[in-house]
Amino acid sequence: MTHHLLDYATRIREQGFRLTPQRQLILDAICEGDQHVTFEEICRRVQAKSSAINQATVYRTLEFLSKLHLVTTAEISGDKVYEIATETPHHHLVCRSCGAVESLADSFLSELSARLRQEYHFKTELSHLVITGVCAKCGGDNG
Amino acid sequence: MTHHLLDYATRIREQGFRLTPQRQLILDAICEGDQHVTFEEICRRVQAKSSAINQATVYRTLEFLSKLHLVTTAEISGDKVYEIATETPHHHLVCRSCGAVESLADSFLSELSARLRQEYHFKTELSHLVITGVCAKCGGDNG
DNA sequence: TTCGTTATTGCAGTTTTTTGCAATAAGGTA
DNA sequence: TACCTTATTGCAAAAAACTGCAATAACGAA
Ligand SMILES: [Mn+2]
Ligand SMILES: [Mn+2]
Ligand SMILES: [Zn+2]
Ligand SMILES: [Zn+2]
Repeated sequence: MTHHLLDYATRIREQGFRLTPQRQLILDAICEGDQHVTFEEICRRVQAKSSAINQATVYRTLEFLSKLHLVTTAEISGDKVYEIATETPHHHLVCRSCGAVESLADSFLSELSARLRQEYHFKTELSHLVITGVCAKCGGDNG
Repeated sequence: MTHHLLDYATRIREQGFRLTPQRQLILDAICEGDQHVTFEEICRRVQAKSSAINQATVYRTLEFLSKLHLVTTAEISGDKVYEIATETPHHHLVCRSCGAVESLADSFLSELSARLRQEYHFKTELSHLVITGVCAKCGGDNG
């Protein structure tokens, strides 16, 4: 279990929203997945537990959870994926050649953030950035 | 005119593909737009010149031009936008609060790139990155 | 615990995006 | 120039994503 139901309940309710069984199931479905989960996977998991949840609800819930920053999303090699948002954000290196997805600590972007703040007075909110390129293994060729 | 037809013709043909009137019109449509153009805008412009171009063709062409790196794309505040790819890439700062879109020189990312290459042997191919945050104007509040 | 307000869901479209396939035409070759 | 190969288009149908609205149910207040 990657998420703590109580926290979520609180964070949802203190904004005037409601914690429904559908939302719980969808949160669970995202947690159970291996890091990044697609819409189809979420639907599959949700329906396995409670068959009668409408897809429209899943679409709306994912958008809702994203807006509340309880879930983070990204497009990785053409697929839109979802993931439970953790305390400290992380990012990814994605290889254009072999598709490998590596994680990158948020600290890697702090210099960039600092500079943007200094030079542009722009306060970055970098969460779940996807950086494409060619990984070590795919190295010299194919580039 | 932001693009040079001859260059495009060459770059398309030397990969074994064909330069069709549809592709020319779509390239023109993207050029005529003000930097970032949406799918609807492209369709509107294209159809103004030659009414009978199928939307499926526009979808397929945009994907085609992206793959050839003749066109670059990004999702800015929920809208997918297209733009002619230039010699040197650029990126954007997008304000979550007021929606302002500012351009960012590629050089801002060279330190990050260098570090990823050193520490991960990962060769970044950063083109048209979108960095969200809060702009100078929107500053302290709303954050 | 009961009630009332209103956020949320399910349903049934509607719109957007993708896809298969036959017809067309780009562009290399003779 | 005429012809051939096959990349590309248009069409129609399918799949995916989004919406409006009436019915439902979460949850704070009494
Ligand atoms: Mn992730
Ligand atoms: Mn741009
Ligand atoms: Zn790789
Ligand atoms: Zn702003």
